[in-house]
Amino acid sequence: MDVSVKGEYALRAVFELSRRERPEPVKIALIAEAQNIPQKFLEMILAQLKHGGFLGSRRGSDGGYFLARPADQITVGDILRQVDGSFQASKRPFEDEPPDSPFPEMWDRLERALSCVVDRTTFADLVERWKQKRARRVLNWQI
Amino acid sequence: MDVSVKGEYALRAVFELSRRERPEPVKIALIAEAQNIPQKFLEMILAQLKHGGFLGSRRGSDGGYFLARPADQITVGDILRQVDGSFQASKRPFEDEPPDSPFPEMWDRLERALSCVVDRTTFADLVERWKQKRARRVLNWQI
DNA sequence: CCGAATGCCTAGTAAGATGGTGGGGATTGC
DNA sequence: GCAATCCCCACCATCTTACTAGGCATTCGG
Repeated sequence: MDVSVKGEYALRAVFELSRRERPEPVKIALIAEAQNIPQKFLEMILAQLKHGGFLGSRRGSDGGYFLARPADQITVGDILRQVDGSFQASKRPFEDEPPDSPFPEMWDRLERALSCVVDRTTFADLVERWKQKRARRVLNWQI
Repeated sequence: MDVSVKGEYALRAVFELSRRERPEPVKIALIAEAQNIPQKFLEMILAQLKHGGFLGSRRGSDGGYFLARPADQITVGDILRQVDGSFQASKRPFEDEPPDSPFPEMWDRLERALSCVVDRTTFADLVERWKQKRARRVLNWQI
């Protein structure tokens, strides 16, 4: 019941792309360094995110990756589902269960609770929070 | 991001014990059959739950397992944490992250959302729901 | 058109988790 | 004592995770 390292890498990578307002392609190597992710592993992850339609890319020198749509239209849930597979609490329906089992209902509630967080948090939100935190820190630092 | 089969087995086993109002020990074999769980695997799981303090047992013929405390004082979260390990969304703190990262806050919210479901659902609740469902089904069947 | 820089693709892989199984010993009730 | 049951330890096959390697394909600057 936890997000894989791969999932975290994917989130950090998309965050890194969202953070840069310029829509110029960012090289894998840069993202890997900025977010401290093994480069070859990141390559795989970005390819997956591209296939999912969340990122675009350009090859050749001066190539790189960029968001395929605005950061406020990509959610954390989108990314996690793409790289970690489903976000379901339990396979549904669980075949060998009796008809009155109280569990399916609970899995539903669990899933809705998860969804309330991950499907409502966009990368624009994350960037916003990040800017606020940074602003506060700089302020404290100046005092 | 899903509950393991072992976790589901554990929940079903504790539910089976909660469902029987009589506090007599229930044999592994019975639980295994009632909930369709491989018996030897269930043995391991029950031992784990006993070590966690959720179940008690008696050996010898007429032995078996029973709840170590009332069903309304055991939550789904207790059981899942015992057999599946932690319920954290992300290892915390994630060392190599910058200080303004917006993610830790999100993991917190995720965890609270999960907790709202699993730590507030007791096995007494599950039994209650099960009884209601069964009652409704019998009613419909009679019409 | 050349070559360097980049993304793209296919494999492979070591370590650990998952989902079990088997055999035998320790207790208990009769 | 004997049968039934829990208890414990070891083993195992398969899958997943977190990477790594190597080379091909594309793009751009000159």
